[in-house]
Amino acid sequence: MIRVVIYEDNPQFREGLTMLINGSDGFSVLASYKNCNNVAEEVEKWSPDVILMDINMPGTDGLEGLKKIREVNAEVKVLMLTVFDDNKNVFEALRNGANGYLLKKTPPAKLLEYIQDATLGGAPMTSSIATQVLKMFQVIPQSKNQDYCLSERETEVLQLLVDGYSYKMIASELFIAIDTVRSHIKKIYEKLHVNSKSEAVAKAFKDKLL
Amino acid sequence: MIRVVIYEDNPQFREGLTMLINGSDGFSVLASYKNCNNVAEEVEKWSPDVILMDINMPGTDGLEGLKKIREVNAEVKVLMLTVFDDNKNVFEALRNGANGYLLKKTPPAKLLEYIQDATLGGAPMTSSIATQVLKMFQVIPQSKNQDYCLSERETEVLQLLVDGYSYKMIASELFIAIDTVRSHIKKIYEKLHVNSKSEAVAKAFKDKLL
DNA sequence: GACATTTTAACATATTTATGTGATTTTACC
DNA sequence: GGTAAAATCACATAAATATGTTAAAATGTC
Repeated sequence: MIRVVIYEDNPQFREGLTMLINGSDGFSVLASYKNCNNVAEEVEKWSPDVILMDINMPGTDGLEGLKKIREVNAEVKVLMLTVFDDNKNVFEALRNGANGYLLKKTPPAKLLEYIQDATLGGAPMTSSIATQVLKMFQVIPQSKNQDYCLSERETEVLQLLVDGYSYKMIASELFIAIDTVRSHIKKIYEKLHVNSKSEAVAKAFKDKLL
Repeated sequence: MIRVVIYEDNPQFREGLTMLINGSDGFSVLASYKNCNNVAEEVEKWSPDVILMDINMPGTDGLEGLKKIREVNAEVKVLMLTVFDDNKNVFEALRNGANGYLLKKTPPAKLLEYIQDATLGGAPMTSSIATQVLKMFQVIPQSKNQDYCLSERETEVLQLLVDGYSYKMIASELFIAIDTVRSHIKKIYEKLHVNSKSEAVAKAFKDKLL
């Protein structure tokens, strides 16, 4: 028996969900609430298998609710419900430990399937949500790993610069003379087209050189 | 009619897939290949709606194949097929523009559904794949936006430091005396607990202060 | 062995940065 | 009107950095 708690402000949708789930073999709704104001205690009280969580609710919204749940319970599966596949919220929810992300227009049969998926360790999401997720992947790490052809030693020195070392400290760290450090750094500046330590550090971060 | 091309080295699975798809209303297999060695030409020749792409193949593997496809065609939907939900490959494939990621053990009915999903702009993935994806999200960007309470002016100065400005340049940029710049920077260092320009710049990046 | 690249190092010097101490003015808030 | 925080500026000095020139080993490649 999969035990479910629902958070959803719209009374009709809340009732509809409850009837759907209670009317299905192997599913049971323990409770349903119209906001997340007391979500921590409620989750502790019922310790459900799955929580269906609307994103847009008055008072404490779904994202806040999710965070509160994760503070007290890392196990319960939380499926976010939303009307639109809104990029920003999807990202925030997934980062905060949501187990899945569904559109409200998901057909009832699918919805039950998704809930079961979640209890089995899956991360159900509608394919339009998945599209959002994929787009984020393609945007984030465009590692235009421009190659400046830093030598091994130069990379090492740059790393130490980034870590806040002075020339003197680098020299003693690498067991070389400070003038050698200067040499390396001069070369690094040439290769990176910069002319100060902080610019080199900034470039190292921007271009993900390390 | 959804027109499909298949890349899969295992003859049995390739035949099985072909029969399944050809035997279903609204689907048709244009061609199937056992490797990606000539994927670019083949895709141009057939211009299918969907490509089913095995990950593990001798010769050019699925990831390489995907890259080659995306060099010549951004439109065709590519669904990756894999035996295991192997973290690393999932990430690489999604970054390189795969439209979905399916396990080979996906039931036939689901598979057809997923193919259709893809043509409609969705990004189908099995829930166990989605789990992998979600885990990646939770690891990557834990922006512990620590607040150092930098004033507006201080933030401005820090931004210029990050952009590689010297004290003199900052002074002239902000129309203030260089000694004032020093004052601000001293305060910034206190607040960030650093004592050099490059450390401040590094911290600005690490803590995403700007 | 000849060649290129990398790593090492020294010397000199101008500029920039870090740090200290102190002070005045502006701004916002109770 | 008093107070606190922020922003402004000055003077001084030690330390660190940037830049130039030059060159000897070490390393790897053809």
